[in-house]
Amino acid sequence: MAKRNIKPTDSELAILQVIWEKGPSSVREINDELNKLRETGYTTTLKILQIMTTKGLVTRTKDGRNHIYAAAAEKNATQQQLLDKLLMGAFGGSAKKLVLEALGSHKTTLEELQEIQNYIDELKGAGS
Amino acid sequence: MAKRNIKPTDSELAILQVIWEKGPSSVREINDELNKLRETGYTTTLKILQIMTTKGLVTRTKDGRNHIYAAAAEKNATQQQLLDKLLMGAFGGSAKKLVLEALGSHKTTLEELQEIQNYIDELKGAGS
DNA sequence: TTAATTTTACGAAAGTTTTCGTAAATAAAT
DNA sequence: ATTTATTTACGAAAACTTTCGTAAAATTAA
Repeated sequence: MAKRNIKPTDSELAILQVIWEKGPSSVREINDELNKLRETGYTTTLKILQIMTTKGLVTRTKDGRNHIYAAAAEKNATQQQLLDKLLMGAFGGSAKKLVLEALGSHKTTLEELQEIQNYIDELKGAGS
Repeated sequence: MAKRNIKPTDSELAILQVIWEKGPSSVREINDELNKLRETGYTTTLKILQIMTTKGLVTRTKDGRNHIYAAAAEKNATQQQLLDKLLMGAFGGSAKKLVLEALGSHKTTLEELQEIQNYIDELKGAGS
């Protein structure tokens, strides 16, 4: 397994989110999507994608004259890494504290709360 | 309520963690603590604390020739802000997904899992 | 083919963060 | 009092991130 170090910057993460959502995409598609949230120059997006390519955060293939960019790492792996960083960096490593804070201040539906409890039930069963 | 924007950098966050753990501290104390994890120059730590002071992340008082630095914002408020950022930046705003990932890959004890469930019970009661 | 359009490549400026060297101020030690 | 050690102040370099202008390459339209 490649123990690559995934550490996207904020801009890189915004791009990754688009790719996670839309699947492999061209610069144009990604940039259009980013512009729904915040004005971003086309070459700015392109440049960041080029940097991400050299960092190994994305891969690209040619489609005509376009480059199609795909995420190099699993979405989950990236989320996990960022979560770990926050966990260690701000919550002293306690997942419980993080979870309580996350649930405490964000509107989570009853259904979702139930799903979380179900999942914890599984964990409790497996862990014993 | 002060709607201040708290956005510590990684280095600043490392310092905040020391202060949260040890309480208000001198540069020497903070720097010694940081050096347990990673070599950090004394003036580097000092400089960052000075910047944090101008940003309003910490306050300082004099104690002899020393400055004693304290966190300006509640630990919880800072954690919350960082959590929000991660939630929106990498989890598409879904607290459930974040919580499931957090619990799934981090060793959380049965007691803690139970506490989380109890807390969710409270939330379910209050929310209905 | 020629012109217009779109895309990629790339350098560099602007902004931010991190690191460190040096000097001045303060206190302690001799 | 003089020296030594510690602390603060501050500027600037180094590293990293973000933005953008311009040119070259590739494709499409006329």
